[in-house]
Amino acid sequence: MNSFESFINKDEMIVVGMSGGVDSSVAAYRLKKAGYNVVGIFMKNWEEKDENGVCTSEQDWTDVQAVCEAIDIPYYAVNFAQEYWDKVFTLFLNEYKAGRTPNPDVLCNREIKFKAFLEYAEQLGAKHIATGHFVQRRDIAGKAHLIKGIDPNKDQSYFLYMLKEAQIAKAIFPVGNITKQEVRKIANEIGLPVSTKKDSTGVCFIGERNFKNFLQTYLPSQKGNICSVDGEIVGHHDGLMYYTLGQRRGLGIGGRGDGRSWFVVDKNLKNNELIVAQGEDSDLLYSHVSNAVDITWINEAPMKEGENYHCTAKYRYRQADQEVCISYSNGVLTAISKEPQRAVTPGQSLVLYKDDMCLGGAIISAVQKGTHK
RNA sequence: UGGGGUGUAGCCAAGCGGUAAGGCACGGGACUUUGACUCCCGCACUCGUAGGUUCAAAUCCUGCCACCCCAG
Repeated sequence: MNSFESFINKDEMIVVGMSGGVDSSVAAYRLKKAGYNVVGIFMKNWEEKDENGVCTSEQDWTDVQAVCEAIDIPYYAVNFAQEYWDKVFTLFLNEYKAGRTPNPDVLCNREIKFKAFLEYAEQLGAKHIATGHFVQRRDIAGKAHLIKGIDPNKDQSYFLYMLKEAQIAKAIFPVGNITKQEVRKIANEIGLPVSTKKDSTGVCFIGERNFKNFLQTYLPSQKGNICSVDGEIVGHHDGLMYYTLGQRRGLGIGGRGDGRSWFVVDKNLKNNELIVAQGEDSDLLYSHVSNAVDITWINEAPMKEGENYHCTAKYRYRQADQEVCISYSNGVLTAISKEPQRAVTPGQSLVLYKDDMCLGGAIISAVQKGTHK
């Protein structure tokens, strides 16, 4: 494994994308400590305030300034709100309108952090950017590869699978080879003001929201029926796009049938019906075979069109690696998993791995329900 | 109008004289750079209503009300 120091020259300027959190702060500190010419840049990509009228990016910017003062590096702020809206959020909304469940953060990384931001850094004269992602880079025969973070509990390669080799080659990940615990420890030892700051969650740059309320401000609703698999009307929904497959809460169905919980297993856009099944073990919640499109290989594909390839995959962030057999033809990837997968959802990302290396991934487009292969 | 049955939280539902199980839903929290899932906590000073018996009643008795079923 290369340490991040092997990628760069000491006199080279490195621009660090700083969020105001501990990870990117420690990333900047580690580069600075190693003797590099480090510049911190804070991105503001979302203008809207949250439902409480709070703009969390204000506090984050304040934190970035405090951290940069503490580790003694220059800092700036840039605004990619327009790019974020055009390249990420618009697609995000369109996916929801089409009945799918998109993952905006994988797009954000491809379009904003490792494109708009990268280009901006290059204009400043930097040859590399650095982020606080828990991932590693390994160069093999002159090609950069995306490797999982050392900390198995914090690995974020899932969110970066859409990057191409050229983008990864210009990136440095200073905290990918240490654990979250070590990051906190370092932050604490050097007295960073954000050493105990809670990790941020929610859509990147937008933050934690009541997701249904958030979507309702951007997507018109069309109320309809919630139907059981047998076609019985068991409730009412506020708009198909406000629900996702596998979802349990928010359905308001209680006291029916055998008393167990109900889960979303499908959406019928034509009839504007949300299809639900009772019981967490419903066959319709599971599948072995799924298709995915918009295939991305970080480097070259591991097999030719039509051939089978055995590797592992994650159907969602933080899921343990799942054994799969994949193949692709005419731009459509087919993945057959050894174990049944729960609530595989169109619009979400299927990310592929060979051991610790992220190969790439694709957007789930169709799922063959049921536990029989 | 006779005869029978049932009325316990938003829903389903235990309890059958000793001081209100459980599930679902819902709310809050934890987890989490997507959406979800999961986990934890909370959730009827009160049992249709008005009286009565009793040391003690959701549980027994009586009236009333509501709904359901069978007669007509």
